[in-house]
Amino acid sequence: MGKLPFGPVIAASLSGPGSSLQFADHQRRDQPEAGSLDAAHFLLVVAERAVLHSVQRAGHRPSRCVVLAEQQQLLERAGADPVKPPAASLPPEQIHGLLQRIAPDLARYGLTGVSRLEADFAPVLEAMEARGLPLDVPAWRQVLAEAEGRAAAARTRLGASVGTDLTGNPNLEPGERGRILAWFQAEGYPIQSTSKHALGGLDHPAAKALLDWREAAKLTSTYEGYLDRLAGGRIFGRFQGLGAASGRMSCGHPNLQNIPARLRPCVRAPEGRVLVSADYSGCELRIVAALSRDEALIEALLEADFHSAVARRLFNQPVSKTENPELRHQAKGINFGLLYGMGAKSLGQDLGISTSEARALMDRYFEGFPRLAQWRKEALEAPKQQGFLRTRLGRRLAVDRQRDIGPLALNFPVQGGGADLIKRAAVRVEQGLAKAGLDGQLVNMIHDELLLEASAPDGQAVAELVKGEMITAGAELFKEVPMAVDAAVSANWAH
DNA sequence: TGCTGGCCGGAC
DNA sequence: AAACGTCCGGCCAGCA
Repeated sequence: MGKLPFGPVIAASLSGPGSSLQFADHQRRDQPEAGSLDAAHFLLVVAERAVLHSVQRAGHRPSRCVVLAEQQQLLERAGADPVKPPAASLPPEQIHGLLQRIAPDLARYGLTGVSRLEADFAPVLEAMEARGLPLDVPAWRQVLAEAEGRAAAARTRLGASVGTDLTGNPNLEPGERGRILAWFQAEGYPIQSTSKHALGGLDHPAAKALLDWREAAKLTSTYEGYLDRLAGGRIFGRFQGLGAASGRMSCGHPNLQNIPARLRPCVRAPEGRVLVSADYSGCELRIVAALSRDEALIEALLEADFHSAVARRLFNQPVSKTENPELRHQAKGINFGLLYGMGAKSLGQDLGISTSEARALMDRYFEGFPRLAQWRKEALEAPKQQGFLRTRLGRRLAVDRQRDIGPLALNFPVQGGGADLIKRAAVRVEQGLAKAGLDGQLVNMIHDELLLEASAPDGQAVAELVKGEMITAGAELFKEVPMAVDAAVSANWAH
């Protein structure tokens, strides 16, 4: 496993003496640069230097500001000489020292908890990034080769359906969205887009061929390139600890967080080692339940099949995966929509029912979970007064009071809370493994899942430790609802 | 040629 | 009253 050229960096670039800034929160890129930032009285906490610069260009001089620059960002910013690290690295203790110096400000803004978390998490993430993900290259190639075959076959079928030119190519190339849309409309199909949803509703061989082609071509076009980035059989992504406005991480070059299910089994531990995958089951729903303290919701979450339990409460009928499954399906639709601040219109489209039916369903749902309904009301009101959103830990996101932020106000505390949770869990796992002396290391994180590589003999113990720490992290942050974790030990990344 | 925005789809 | 969240990346189309 390679070593990165330098460690976690605290970039403290501020004008004036005594300006030391470090760490944490996130400013949305699409936020207005001025207006929401009241310079003198605002502790500016940014993820990227670029944001800070734009703020300064706008004439703001925050008295305190904090930037957590990750090493890859710094490499990119170094521009002409990307090898030379632009700043000295700081060990974790010094991060905490810096945090202590600005502790009064952090406390004043209620940022003590997140700042600690992000500071603890930064070195964990960096170590993970440096390890990379072990790939079974022949298996990966094999999946792509099969996809290539499917793409070619689908293209042939498309040609058979829409006709071919002199060279045998389809008259309608699968990438031409505009022409595809026009072609189907001319055929009398009233579609508005060429999305999977629209095309999937069509009973036409050309539509089927197009969808098959797209699915297969996506695999080959996107994931062939991963093999060019291999080093020692491992693939290295660049993680941004605060990549998303919600506080979630992001990953790119390449993205290791959206590897499709059919390629995940090709992520494989080297000989003599195993992969340990552990994911929270339904963690965002549990967070909603914890935040709202809705007894009925909590009760349903304690049952074996949550969606069925909700459906039984909604419809007063026996429901399981086999009995009245359509009711379970409806309950599941609302349960997820809930997390995104979905409206009746979208829910109806999702479930294939009318908007008014969907509205009635939602009304009934909130009657069954009254404290949940109350929490939503409060969640929608708070940012209008305060101008920002918060997670329970204190992570905050500035919002524009003028704009309608409905769905965001409902989603941020949940998605952001999930980010707090997994980061806390990762820190606990790292500490727990060190203390137990087990051979296990984080190699990937995907929002509610931890992926570790371990020695084969330690695999089972690592899995149990990880599961325990994830549950404990849940108890720390969301004590109202126990978290559930599924953990598995396997040679490859499988679910 | 390179950039950008829109569309589309993978993950959660 | 109404409100579908967060990313990354590939391809196409339009523009300079």
